[in-house]
Amino acid sequence: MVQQIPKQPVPTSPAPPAVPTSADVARLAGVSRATVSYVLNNTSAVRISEPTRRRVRAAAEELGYVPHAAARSLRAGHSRMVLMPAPPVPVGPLYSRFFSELQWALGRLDYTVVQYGGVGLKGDEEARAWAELRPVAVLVPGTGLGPRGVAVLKRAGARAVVTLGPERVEGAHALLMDQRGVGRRAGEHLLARGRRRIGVVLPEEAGLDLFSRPRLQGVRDALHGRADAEVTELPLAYREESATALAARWRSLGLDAVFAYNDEYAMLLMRALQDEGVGIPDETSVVGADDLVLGRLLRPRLSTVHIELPSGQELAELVERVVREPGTAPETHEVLGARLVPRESS
Amino acid sequence: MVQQIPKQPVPTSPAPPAVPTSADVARLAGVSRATVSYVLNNTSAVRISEPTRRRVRAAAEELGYVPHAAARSLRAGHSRMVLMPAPPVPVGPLYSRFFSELQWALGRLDYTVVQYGGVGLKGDEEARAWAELRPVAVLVPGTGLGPRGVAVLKRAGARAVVTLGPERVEGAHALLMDQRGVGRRAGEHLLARGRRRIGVVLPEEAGLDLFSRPRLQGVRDALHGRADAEVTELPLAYREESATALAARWRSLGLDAVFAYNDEYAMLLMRALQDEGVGIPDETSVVGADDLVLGRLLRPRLSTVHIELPSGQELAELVERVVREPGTAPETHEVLGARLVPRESS
DNA sequence: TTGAAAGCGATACCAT
DNA sequence: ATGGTATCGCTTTCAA
Repeated sequence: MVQQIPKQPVPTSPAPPAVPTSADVARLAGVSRATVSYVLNNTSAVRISEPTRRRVRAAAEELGYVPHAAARSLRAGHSRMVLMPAPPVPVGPLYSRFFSELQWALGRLDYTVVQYGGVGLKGDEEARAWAELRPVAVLVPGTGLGPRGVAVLKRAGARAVVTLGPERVEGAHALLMDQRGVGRRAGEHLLARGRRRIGVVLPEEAGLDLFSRPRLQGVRDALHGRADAEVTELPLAYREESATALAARWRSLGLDAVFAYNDEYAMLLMRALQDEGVGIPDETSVVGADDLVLGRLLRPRLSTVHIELPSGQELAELVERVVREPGTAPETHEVLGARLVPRESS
Repeated sequence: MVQQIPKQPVPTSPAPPAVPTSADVARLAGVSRATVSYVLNNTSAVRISEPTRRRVRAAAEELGYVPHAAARSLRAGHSRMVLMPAPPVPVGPLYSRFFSELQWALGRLDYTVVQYGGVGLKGDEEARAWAELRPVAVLVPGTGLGPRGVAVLKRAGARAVVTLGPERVEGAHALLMDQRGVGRRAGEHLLARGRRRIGVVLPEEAGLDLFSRPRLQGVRDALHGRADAEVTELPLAYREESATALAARWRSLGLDAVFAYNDEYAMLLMRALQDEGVGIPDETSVVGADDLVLGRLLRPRLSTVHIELPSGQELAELVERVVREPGTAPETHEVLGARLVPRESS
């Protein structure tokens, strides 16, 4: 889609001042296009006289010449572009930091990261759109890429396809981020604390299901086989009123603990519960996730599940390795570390 | 940089299975490349028989053919790519939401947003790297793009260059986001509350100066001419210990108010102050910024400066307009609305 | 040391 | 209704 041609060519208003090409530079410098290329790329296999170099550089400077990346990669037959589709929903600070780090690390390896904002095409369509760009590697967060998509990308020359999500995809390398582990830690912890009737907050905001569902499942897993334990789903919007409403009917729910998806929802709910007079942790234990700095500020301090994402460095190295040796069998790495940080709210 | 050629060509390990081209499709379907192009693009100016269409589509399907965006745009002479350099530091939720919205809105207009992760090249170098991609529009957050950079981009065919930052840049359209306004609102408010010795929190985290400095200046502006008022700069890292340390020497600072850069720093500091026994707002008023949901949860509730970013929709429309009519004189829009939301902490 | 020319992949004009 | 072919901008043999 990127380089897509508009149905109606943009109305050429006054006079589109032509973009200078290497031919223009050659003309102005009085040399051939080949020479321009040699000089501007410092081609070592060819020796060009200093005066000529000067003339070429001067001409390029004067015209404001900038090479045309598409033409260049077309000729070269490959690029150093690492494509990373933008996640569909604005994600949290954890992911942002990871992404910045990754960008930096790949930059060091002379790759360029392009975050591509495809408006939700469906499944294979999306992969095709990415494939049009002929990236050398594709890093796909979340679900939505199937084996078919992977095949499309590989046929289009992608040497590395890496998914970052809950499950492996045939043919692709996987950085497995099992969100269930997050819920499981919370569930185990609450169980150990003697809690049996556990609420699990599910954000009503669209797009978060991708994370919240597995976390819920993790709690269920932790409680598996305990006939005396029970999980209750609690939809909650990220607004004060929503939390207040939930808190108002809290006692009727008969819960003795709640795992709140993440620290933000946990803080929201915990405050509402306190305003309602619900004792924490005596009456109800509260556990969040993500270990945000702000969670430490509540009283009682918020217990949380600390999440360890892979370092951007690691992922960058994986990409580099796979690009250099595309034969590599798809690797699967468990990269989401989840660890409970007990504080005072549970 | 994107399509840049590696110095050492990647070792062609076993046998890079060639990527299918439209010529391959043509061969398999027993037609010419022209016909393939007509069919696959549904060219209306040309009538192709249904049987032929089928054969072509089938061949394309079988080969897993995906068009090559670079070749296409090379031929076309333009693209629908809107380039947006990634901001150097992970920015907050406000910006993330704005960006998602923008992406969506531009997608609706059939543009594709590419967030480009250039590792900090300096000034004009950066603009050159962007120009290599020949984007139809460039949206530049922050500072770092000068008039020279704008010229480079325009010479490279960018029909719209829009800066999102504190000041205009010669030749570019500007969405002026004057962070000083944020500080000014806070300063005025605290002044009106009778406060005179005002602390301003400056995050120690790198890269935030871009926002924090102007906000500080805004507070200064608000106090301008008031000989009895005074501003004190308070460096603070986003860690509990840092806040605790600052709180420990709070009384020695002799301040009666603090504007804390944003709500997160405000919450951090406020909690530390409360733990230190500092009365809020009696002894010290606290004002944050960004109007985060969580700020409402503190007791006392956090006063804040609500920030109104432009809608992605608006910016998308500006881009569209300017692309269609590149002659347009650079427009400047004040887009950062700042409004004080008094709650209980001030 | 430099230049002429082929070719990367796709499109659109001009013939047929 | 199709096919041949020039062309976009750049790199890179091969010749001179």
